[in-house]
Amino acid sequence: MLLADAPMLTPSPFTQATDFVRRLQPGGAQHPAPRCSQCAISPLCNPGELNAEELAQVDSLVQEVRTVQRGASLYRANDPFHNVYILRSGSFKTVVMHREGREQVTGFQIAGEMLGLDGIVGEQHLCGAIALERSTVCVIPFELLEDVCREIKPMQRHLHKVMSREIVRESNMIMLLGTMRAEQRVAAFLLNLAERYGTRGYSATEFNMRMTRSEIGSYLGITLETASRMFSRLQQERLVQARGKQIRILDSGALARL
Amino acid sequence: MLLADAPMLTPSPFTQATDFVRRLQPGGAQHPAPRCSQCAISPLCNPGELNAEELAQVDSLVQEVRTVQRGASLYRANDPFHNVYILRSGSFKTVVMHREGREQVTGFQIAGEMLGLDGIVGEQHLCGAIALERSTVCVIPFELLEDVCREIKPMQRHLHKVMSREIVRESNMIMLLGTMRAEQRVAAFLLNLAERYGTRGYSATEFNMRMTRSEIGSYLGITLETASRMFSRLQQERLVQARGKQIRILDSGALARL
DNA sequence: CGTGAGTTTGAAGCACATCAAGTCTAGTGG
DNA sequence: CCACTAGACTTGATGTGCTTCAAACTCACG
Repeated sequence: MLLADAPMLTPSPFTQATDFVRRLQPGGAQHPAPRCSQCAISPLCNPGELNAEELAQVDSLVQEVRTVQRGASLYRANDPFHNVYILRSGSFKTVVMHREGREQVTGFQIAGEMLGLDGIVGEQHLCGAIALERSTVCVIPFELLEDVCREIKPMQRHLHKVMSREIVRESNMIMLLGTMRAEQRVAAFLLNLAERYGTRGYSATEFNMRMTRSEIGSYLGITLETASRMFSRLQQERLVQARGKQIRILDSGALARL
Repeated sequence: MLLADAPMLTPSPFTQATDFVRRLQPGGAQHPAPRCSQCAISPLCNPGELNAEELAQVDSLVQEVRTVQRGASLYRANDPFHNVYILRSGSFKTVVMHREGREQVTGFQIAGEMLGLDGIVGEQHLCGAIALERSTVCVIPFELLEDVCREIKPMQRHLHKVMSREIVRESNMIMLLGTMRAEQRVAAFLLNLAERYGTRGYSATEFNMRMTRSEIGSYLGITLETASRMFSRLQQERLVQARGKQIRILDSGALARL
């Protein structure tokens, strides 16, 4: 009931993200590639120091914008690797299959983030990417991206930063799983989401998570029940307001200090 | 006592690795850069499909071969990022500092593996790299490496594979920390070490670990006591012989099936 | 307004952490 | 070369945070 009398002041990032693709046909899987220069999330996926000619080259990278329905796979484990993807709108989870069919969530991705980098080494994907809501992605053939990176130095550096960022993100995750207790994990998870929303121009204090408790638990290495209990406890401690998937962060300082 | 009557048949990989650098001056920090084409671990760090001219370019990348004494840092967290390093001989751990000075091990590296990729995004290192024994590394200025990767396509692809491999390694680690019990973690750790030694031409069944139980525990997200107990348990189950840091794998199939 | 997936909450059990000896080992100096 | 010592390792006893199992509740959606 806490959030009922305290309605969301800012629209959820994901609502906005959905608006973003409204012009795209509902069921259509493919669309003509739009210009990066006209794309709202371009600052997130371009180096940002390119001249007109270079920009045109970058535009040519995006062969296709694909819509992925909620629950559908962008790619599956063991699929051959050809493309990387940049998330234009919506959100994904990446999962690996455990023995006995149980799935482990290895990451959540939101607008501006890149998917598919795990496929480069073995020339096939090692995890699957599943849309948490109707989402759109730019499809970028990796060979083409490499060609452009050999031509345009800032683009090369940019790709390396994206890959390095992924390495850093994962080592933070290793840190979290190796050293934190359940309550700290959930707090860190919320702060991380908040920060990523913040850099995308959404509210960093109020948002609507698209993932279930079970997916959060899997990601954080705890059970869904423990995840749920930690949300309740953080709420009791007045650090967040949580009503299902609606989250409001009340004291990010205290969350970080846990 | 088990290993007393069953002496190591193959020399430990680390012993060999030490022999490898015997020609280098003991205390000397720097040496003239040797040719990659004459380096024993070249197949591990080169694409392997280069002509003579390209090989010369690759040779020019290695500005220096540095010796790092046991316990010394190759780089520390927050150091500015300029170089990546390829481990010629010896072994390292990468660590991040927890709050209150406790350190968390995020990885172990052996010959042929690359260090320092975490520094690209923020232009400074986020973890520290500490030698577990006297080790030698090739120092490669990252800007130079990027230049060469814009010139030589196979080299570019190779770098991307190295980075992707690091991403995959870390997601496997996330999987391990998120889903496995202590005994499985230790088993997976041993199998992983064994496989890496195997691809380097060392015995994949007998080796000498350079890391302490405390470092292993930190890496695997368990205490040193639990790590020790799991080594004992695996020994009781006749899956390994473990006497301190000497390890012999008796039943890798059963270890994988845990 | 019923249905089922998602969520919350409680009770009991267990795997691992913590605390505490005691033993072993490698490196050091006599 | 061997005794000495500090760090590394093993093992036991006890405590606890999380999992597991179970049941009830919520809410979106037909």
